[in-house]
Amino acid sequence: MSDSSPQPQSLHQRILNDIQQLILTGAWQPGHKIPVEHELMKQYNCSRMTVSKVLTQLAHARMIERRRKSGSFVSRPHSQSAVLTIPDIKTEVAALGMPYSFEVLHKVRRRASAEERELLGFERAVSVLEIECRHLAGERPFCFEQRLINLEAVPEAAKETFEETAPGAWLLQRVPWTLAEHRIRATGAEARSAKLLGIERGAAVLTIERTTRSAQSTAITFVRLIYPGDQHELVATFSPERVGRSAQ
Amino acid sequence: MSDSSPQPQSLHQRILNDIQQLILTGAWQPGHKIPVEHELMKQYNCSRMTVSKVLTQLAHARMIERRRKSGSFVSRPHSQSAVLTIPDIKTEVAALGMPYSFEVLHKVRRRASAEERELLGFERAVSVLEIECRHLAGERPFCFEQRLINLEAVPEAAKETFEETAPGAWLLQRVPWTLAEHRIRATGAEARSAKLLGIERGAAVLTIERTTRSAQSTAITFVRLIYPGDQHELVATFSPERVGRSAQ
DNA sequence: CGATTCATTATGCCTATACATTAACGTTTA
DNA sequence: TAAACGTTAATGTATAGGCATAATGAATCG
Repeated sequence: MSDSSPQPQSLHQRILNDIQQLILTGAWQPGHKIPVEHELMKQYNCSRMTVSKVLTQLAHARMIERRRKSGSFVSRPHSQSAVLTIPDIKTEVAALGMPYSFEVLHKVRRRASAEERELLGFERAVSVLEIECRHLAGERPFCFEQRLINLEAVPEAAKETFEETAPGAWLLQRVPWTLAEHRIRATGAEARSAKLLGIERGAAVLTIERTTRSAQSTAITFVRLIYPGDQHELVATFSPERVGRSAQ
Repeated sequence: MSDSSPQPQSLHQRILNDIQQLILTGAWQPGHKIPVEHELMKQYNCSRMTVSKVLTQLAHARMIERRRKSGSFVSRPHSQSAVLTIPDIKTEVAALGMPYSFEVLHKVRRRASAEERELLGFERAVSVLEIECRHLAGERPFCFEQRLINLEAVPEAAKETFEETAPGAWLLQRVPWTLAEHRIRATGAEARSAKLLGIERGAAVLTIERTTRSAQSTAITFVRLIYPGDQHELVATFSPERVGRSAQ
């Protein structure tokens, strides 16, 4: 699992890895001054552009800070951060080695209520599609999904039955590049979700709420995913975001 | 709040933003072929290095894929992903505008049990420091922290009282650059945490477990943070990670 | 007719150079 | 002594070109 790339790839990568290593291992503590470009140039016997590119990348990744005339310095880590991937539910179930299925419980087209407009970040009236789904891993309820789709943004959704493809996956195909905001909470299950998930009322559930916007910041969809608490686990990895991604 | 940078900054940024926009808005769908470097060169009346740099950055951010001879293509989004920042608890409380405090409830040095060695990813016997803390926002319990520190990795921890600085912050100062793995769950509070958080047994709590490793992948610490479920909310942002960060 | 070779094309990576911008520092001047 | 000024070391941005590599298609040869 540990970086077992045989050829040390490009000069770029080598310099970048070297410096990154020094920082990650703590050999260069926060505040440490990184050799100036001309020194690195001599050290690696390369041109300035090359080292500059490397340092720029590191700066983008916020591992170093660059100050004109003074030089570059190892920056102080901002706080604990992680890259959290919330996969498609189908993928998630598949990863457990269980057969996946889902059912649409409810589907209505209507005007958004005041509260819903708030969630979607709208002032005006909008027409939305409300969908409720249940996702199953084998026979077992895996997740309860409550979704609102902004029909102004995705009018085709009105005609879709969502029998083949679940709303989430369908939307991802249709509007591939989106910005999203997530809120993750633990709550006690209220009556409806408890029943649908086959758990007791008040049992702990993990709730993930996501508002998805297109780049122009029009809200596309709002979704609330409710997972039985003790069954499900969100896994996130990494603190310092990887800069050079060599082997996938 | 929306990007109100007056001068369109560098040529770099402009090209990058242009292309990014086209992808994010969906004008260029996944699979779309991006103009070859020579075309972009002509289009922006600049040198090849400049466009190459831009495309390289986009490739790093995984928004495009580059194939020799074939050209560059808009890549398919992998799945929903987000950048989740789990801040320092002190910062978190401060953000709520509440006075922060914490207390050390328990602190023992001992050998790690088999189960704990598992958590830390150790085969051999190791000596650990076990600490339990309670974090408060005002008078209200905010978070219950259970922590193990690997004393082989951070021997100084044995002498530390953790009265000034909470263990999390203390460690971050000491071993600044780390990799971490997070697991997030919703569970019912068991007796001890319920009592300490002033909630009922079985009430929903948000549990975040984190194993922190240094770059050489030696485990530094394992921590379990338990938050009262309905009070606390984890917020995560962004799907496509931002490439160009202009205004800090 | 099929296999090999070869040129073309487009990316990947690097060098060398240039000028712009900034900020720290030292020197001069009021 | 302090403000004003110039110098210079560092980064920031860009140009122009080079060789390497991989895929594709066309030309050539057995």
